[in-house]
Amino acid sequence: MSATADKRRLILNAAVRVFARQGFHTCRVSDIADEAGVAYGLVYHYFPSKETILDTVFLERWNLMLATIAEAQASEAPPREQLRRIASFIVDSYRRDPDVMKVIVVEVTRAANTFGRTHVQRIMQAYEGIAQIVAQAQRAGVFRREVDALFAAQAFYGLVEQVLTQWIFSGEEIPEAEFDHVKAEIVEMICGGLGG
Amino acid sequence: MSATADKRRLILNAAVRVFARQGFHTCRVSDIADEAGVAYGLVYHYFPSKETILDTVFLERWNLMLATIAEAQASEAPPREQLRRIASFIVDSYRRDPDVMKVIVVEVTRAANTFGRTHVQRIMQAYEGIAQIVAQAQRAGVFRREVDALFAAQAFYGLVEQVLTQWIFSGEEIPEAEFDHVKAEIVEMICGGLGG
DNA sequence: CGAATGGCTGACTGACCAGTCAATCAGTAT
DNA sequence: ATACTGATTGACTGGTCAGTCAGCCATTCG
Repeated sequence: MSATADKRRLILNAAVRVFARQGFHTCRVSDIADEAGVAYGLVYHYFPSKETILDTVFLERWNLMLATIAEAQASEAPPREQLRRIASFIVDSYRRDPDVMKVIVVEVTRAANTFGRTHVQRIMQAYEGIAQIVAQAQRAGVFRREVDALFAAQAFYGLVEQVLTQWIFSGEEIPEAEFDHVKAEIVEMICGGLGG
Repeated sequence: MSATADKRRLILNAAVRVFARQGFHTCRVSDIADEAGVAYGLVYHYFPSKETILDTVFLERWNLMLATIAEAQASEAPPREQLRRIASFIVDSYRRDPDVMKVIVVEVTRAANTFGRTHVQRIMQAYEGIAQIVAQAQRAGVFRREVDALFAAQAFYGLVEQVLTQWIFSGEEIPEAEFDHVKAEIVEMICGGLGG
């Protein structure tokens, strides 16, 4: 790993912390430089613009997510297990680095006017991957056919993001046990429903 | 209705359109004035700041939502019907004025660093109201007790917001039939689950 | 009619900040 | 030692924009 790549990473990590703390629109590039302990101009040596930094943060993580979905889908595991793996990836992403997920959820995933717009395609890819898992399970007769597969995927992802949002707004440290508990609860809720 | 109140409303409606189109952070106060066909300074005659306009937009609609949840809860209707009424209110809010809901979802509900932070309390009130409906139904034995009530409320609200987000990002006119269809699908998904 | 009230106007200001760039420094090759 | 390459620095610029304010105009009232 070159020293150059290290510096770039250093700035990227600092940016994540700053974006998470102050928000993309309200932070200054100088805040990122200060947080990284680096001169202002160096940020522009490694990134062409402030926006590009956010794009990079988002894409790095989201591509991992798409890979996870593809893997789950390709596996021979039962549908519930496939969904569990995806929920697990997202929850563990938050566990390992809450700031990255906070930035993605707050600044990209719902930003219909700014970044979200430029990444819709990629965001949709995730829903579609999950929908394919559901559709496959419906064809196999293990999930019931009444619910549209894409709609079910939205329910799944919407629930996961809602849980993250809750954690983000709480501002508190989440107890370790909570993470695994929630993974199970997500799958249970989506597959089992409430009854009635 | 005084002419004064009309002007205030005029500015408020224009602001909603501008926020929805350009986003709060990227629009200028002059854009709002232009959209309303009003002098720049008049905006500050009716509102102390740009932020206050967004706060007002959010609170007006959110208070209606809290009232709807309280009514549903107070009614003697079966739990599924109570949930249907809440989903119905939100979906119809979007049907009648997509821009208002777009602004709320995009600029407030997930804005953990800016507006969301100042309104967490009120946002949470909605989840708690929905959770009470679920808990009541669980006590009555019509919903199963395995799922935590607040978690179920998050699943419900998360799904609804995810559907709105989908509509917002699509940028297209939603066919009338879709609205009622989705209301039913939301309740069906939350109560019935996917099976397996 | 004259004056007072209050909605209304838009040019202006002061602060802020993304992005630039000329200069310096560190490391490596010759 | 000299030259070259690329990382690093931070002062500076150009443009933007929220909010102010001094005054205008329309209506009403004595």
